[in-house]
Amino acid sequence: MISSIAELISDRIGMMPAGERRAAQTLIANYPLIGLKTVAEFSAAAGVSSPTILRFVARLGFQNYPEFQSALQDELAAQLQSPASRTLNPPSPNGGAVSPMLEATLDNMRETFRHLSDKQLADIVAKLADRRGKTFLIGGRFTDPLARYMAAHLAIVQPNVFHLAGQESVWRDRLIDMGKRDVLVIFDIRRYQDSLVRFAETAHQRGVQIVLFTDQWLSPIARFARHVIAGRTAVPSAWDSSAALFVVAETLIGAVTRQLEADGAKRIRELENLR
Amino acid sequence: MISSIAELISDRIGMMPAGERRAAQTLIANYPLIGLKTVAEFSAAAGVSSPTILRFVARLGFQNYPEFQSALQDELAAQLQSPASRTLNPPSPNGGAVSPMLEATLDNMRETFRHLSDKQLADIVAKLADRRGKTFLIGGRFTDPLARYMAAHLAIVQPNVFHLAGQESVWRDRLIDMGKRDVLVIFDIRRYQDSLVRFAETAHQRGVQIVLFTDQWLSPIARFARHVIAGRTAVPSAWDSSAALFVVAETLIGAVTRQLEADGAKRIRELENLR
DNA sequence: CAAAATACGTAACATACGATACAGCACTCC
DNA sequence: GGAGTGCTGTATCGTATGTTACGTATTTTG
Repeated sequence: MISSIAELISDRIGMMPAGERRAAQTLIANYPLIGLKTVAEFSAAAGVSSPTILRFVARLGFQNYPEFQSALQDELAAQLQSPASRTLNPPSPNGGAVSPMLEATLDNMRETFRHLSDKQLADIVAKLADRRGKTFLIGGRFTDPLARYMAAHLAIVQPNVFHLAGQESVWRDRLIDMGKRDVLVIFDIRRYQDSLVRFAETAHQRGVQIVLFTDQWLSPIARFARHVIAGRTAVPSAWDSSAALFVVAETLIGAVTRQLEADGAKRIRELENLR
Repeated sequence: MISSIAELISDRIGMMPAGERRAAQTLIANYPLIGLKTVAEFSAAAGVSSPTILRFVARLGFQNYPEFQSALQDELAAQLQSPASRTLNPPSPNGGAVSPMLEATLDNMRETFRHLSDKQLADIVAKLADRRGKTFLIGGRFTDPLARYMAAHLAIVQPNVFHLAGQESVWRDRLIDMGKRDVLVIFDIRRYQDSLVRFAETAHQRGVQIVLFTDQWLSPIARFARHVIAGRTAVPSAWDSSAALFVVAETLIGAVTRQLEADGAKRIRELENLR
């Protein structure tokens, strides 16, 4: 049963030629507003010609463009009249396999943040934004990309941010640069990696403050960590989900950036000039 | 402060003559859809003549009717993009600074998945799980970690998965290994990177099927992409959020794994033995 | 109550919009 | 490798749409 035009499109997008598919994609991406504009604007946004747009709507089964627009408007009207249906019960075109995964992920995030106090986050932000020391980031097998992601952003708003990559022996040697004023951000979810635990322990002994991103069962590194962020990771999949930790990381990135706004802005401007 | 057109109307409806007032009332009653239709339809619905409608929009301060319609559309676009503002205050326990960020992120995910059909995901999964070809992954400055994350997982359940890292010249040379049966997964959100666009174009010319993760404004790479995933990225922060794309990536990882379960399980067992 | 001013609709106009015909091009299949 | 098919963009056309001018009706004011 096809009720919305969006469904209709995704149903037939497979059988469309390249140009019309691009039209379909831009419409889905800016649904449905692009479709309410003129053919010329639509075609420009999609990067195709006007006739391609018209052929596209014809393929969807509409006699002409105005008829297509009317259908979009009717759909919008229905949506606007029952705002509840959009938030609760997403009339998800996806009754299928993705929905439980998404729902679980959203729950994980809410739960993760529920156990996270503002104070805790503020403390971590203050520490990360304190530029008297260096910041090191490292992750495990699957979580190292999160460390990279965070490092890529932090390195822009402040100096002395280092992502520890490559072979174990390489980053182990970097311990020599770490001291009391420095921060080490570690991502470690199960199955926890011995190498990371040993690394954390040594860093801890050197007085480095450790911020740990882990799952709800807590990596053994939590023993040595000054701050522990425990994210929910359970989803209906063969793998654990790092999405909640990812969002926490983004939140911290945003907060640190805001904290350093004054100096950060200047720094960002300098960086722009360097290009 | 008057922000919406509806407010503007109720502000000035008092000083309007009878006919224009009827126009105003019908617009408010069917807000804003009547305003998106033609002058003739609007006038018929209000029971007045076309010129009255035009005088009405002129009194609101618009130069002409299309300008008025554009304003309505912009307003609608803003509403549709942040459904949060329409749900009444979620009872967030954390009243603090993190909450808006989290709420925006959750909305982004819901919106992103709302525009994603099962069929589209299934097509991508089928392509990624098709082991007759190779899978390459690459990302932009901030999104490359997502490519890494996805590669790390996919590489476990199937052979011939490669993350393209390092200098541009290095991965550009890998093009020689790519052909019609291969898939290239690209992450590119604004500001879009020229090097990636060029890379995608060349790959496309070689017949490589491209799966693009981008933001709602669509990277120029969408031109060449077989599948486009447009994630919402807007959050109250100095940075864009890649969290929605991250969740889509995890969803795909899970689905591909399930698809390959039979062979994958055997493969995972072998990997375990190798340690 | 009369005269002026304002509001409204009818009808003619110009523009911009959607529609169509056609030619060039790429790809496929024999 | 060549004929054929199908897709796409350019250019042109007809028309629906917004706009304006003007005459009539209605209200307002002295």
